[in-house]
Amino acid sequence: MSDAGPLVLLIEDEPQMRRFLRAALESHGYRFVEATTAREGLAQATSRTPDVILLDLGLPDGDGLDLARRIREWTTTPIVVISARGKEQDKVAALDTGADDYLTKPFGTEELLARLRVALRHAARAAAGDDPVFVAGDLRVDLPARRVFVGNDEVHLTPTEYKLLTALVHDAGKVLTHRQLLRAVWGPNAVEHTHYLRVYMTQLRHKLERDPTRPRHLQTEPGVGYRLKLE
Amino acid sequence: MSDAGPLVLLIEDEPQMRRFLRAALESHGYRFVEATTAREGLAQATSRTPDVILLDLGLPDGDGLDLARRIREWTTTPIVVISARGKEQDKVAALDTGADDYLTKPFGTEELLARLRVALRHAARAAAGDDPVFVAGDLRVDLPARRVFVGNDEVHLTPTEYKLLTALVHDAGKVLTHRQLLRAVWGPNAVEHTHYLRVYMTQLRHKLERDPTRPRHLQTEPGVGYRLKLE
DNA sequence: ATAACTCTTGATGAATTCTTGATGCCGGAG
DNA sequence: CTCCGGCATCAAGAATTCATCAAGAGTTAT
Repeated sequence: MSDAGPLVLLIEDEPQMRRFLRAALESHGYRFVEATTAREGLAQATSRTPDVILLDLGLPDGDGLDLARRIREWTTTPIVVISARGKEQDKVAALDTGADDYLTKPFGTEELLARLRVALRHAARAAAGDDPVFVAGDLRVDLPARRVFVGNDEVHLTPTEYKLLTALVHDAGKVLTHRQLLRAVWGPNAVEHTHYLRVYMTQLRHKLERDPTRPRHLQTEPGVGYRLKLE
Repeated sequence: MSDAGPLVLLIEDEPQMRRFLRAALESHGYRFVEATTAREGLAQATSRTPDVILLDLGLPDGDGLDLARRIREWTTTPIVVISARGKEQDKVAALDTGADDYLTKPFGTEELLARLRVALRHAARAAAGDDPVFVAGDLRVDLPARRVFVGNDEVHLTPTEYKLLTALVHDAGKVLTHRQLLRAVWGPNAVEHTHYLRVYMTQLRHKLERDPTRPRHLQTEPGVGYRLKLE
C-alpha cells in the first residue's frame, strides 16, 4: 500500500451511484479504477491488483456473484458488495461466495468508508506472502491468468487437472490428504474415490514433470496424500 | 483442524437474545462460551481463546466499545458486534475501534451465521501463516504441514511412525504407557501387542536420533512406557 | 452431427508399508 | 554363574497402497 492512498476497484454500472462513490472515495484520499461490466471488472482486478474491490451485484452482463467467484479463484483481495437487494438470502449467498462484506442500498458514506477501512485492515494483515503467481523451480502457476508454465513452455491443463493443481498450490509445501484433495476437486461426495487422484496425478506429472517417474514437484506421501514441494 | 466446531464467545446480557443466539449456534455445530458482563467477557476472551467473539454493545457494566478496544490490545480474534443502536455513527465507532462486522438488531439467523463464517474465514487465513510447531533440540514437528525435521533435514515418516510420534508430541514430556500408545496408534484392540511399539520405536529412533543407541528425544521408561523429552 | 476433448472405470505390475518371528543384549534374581 | 524378563534389532513375507495403460462413456465445440 503506497502512500498515494489505497487503490479501490469500483465495479458499478449505474452512473448516479458511481458518481456518489467516486466523490466519497476521492475526498478521502483513495485512488480508484472503474469498471462498468463484469468482464471489465475481472480484467481490471487482474491487471491493476487493487487493494479492495467494491462490487455492485446488479451488473448488465452476467451475475455479480459469478464475478466474485472468479476473482476468488486466485486472490483474497477483499470484496465489499453493495446491492439494492436486501434479502437475507442474497446476503448469505454473496458472503458465502467469498464477499467480505455486504452493504444494502441506500447506505451512508461514513458507514461505507468505515467498512472499507475494515476490509483494508484485513488485507494489510493478510498481504504478507500472498503472491498470485506460484513458482517452484521450473514450474510456474499464474492463478489470475489461469495459465501454467514449465520452463518457458506453457502447458495446457484440463479443468480437473487445473483444479487439482490449484488445490496443491494453495497449500504448497503442506501434505494434503486424499480426502482433502478429493473434496476440493470432486466435491464432498467423491471423498472415497481415491483412484481418481492416482489417475490425475499421473497425468499432471506427465505434463509438469521432466521425469514423471521421479517427480520433483508433485510428491506422494504414501498412505497419506500428496504435496507440492516448494523451492 | 479440530472437528469439534469453532468456539464462539458470546458476550450478551439480555436473556432473550442469549437464548436466540445459543439456539442458532448450537444447531450449527458451534461450541460456545457465554459472558454477561464486559468484565467477564474479557476474562473469557483471555482464558478460553475463542475463534470468534460475538459482542453486544449494550452491556450493564461499562461500554462495549471499551471491551472491544481492550481485546484488540492483544489479539486479532474477529469481533462481530451486535447492537440495538443502528445509527451510522455507532457503526463507524465500533468498526474503527477494531470490530470486524456490525449487525443491527433485529437480524436474521442466516445472515448472522454467514457473517460468522466470513469472520472465521478471515481468522483461519490469518492463522495459516504461522504453523504451531513443536520443537525439542534439533527435532522439529510441523503438525499442520505434517512434516518432521531433524536439524535442517526433513525426514520422511510412514503413517504409523508419524502417528506414534504425534501421540508422543501431544503429551510431550509426560510418560505414556505402552497401553496408551498402542491405543492411540493401533486402536483399542491392539493394546497387548507391545512388540509393535518396540519395532516402531526402533525405526523412529533411527530416523530421528543422531545416535539411535543413546536416544536424546525418545526415551524409554523401563517397565512403563516411553516419553518424548522436552528441552 | 461430427469430431475433439475430457472424464470415468477396470486391470495389472510395482513400490511401500505393516506384521511377525527370530535373535542378541543387558541387568537383576536365584 | 546362569537363567529370566523386558528391551532392541534385523529381516522376510504379507498386505496395502500406488502408478500406469487403455478403452469406453460422456461433454463440448464447431
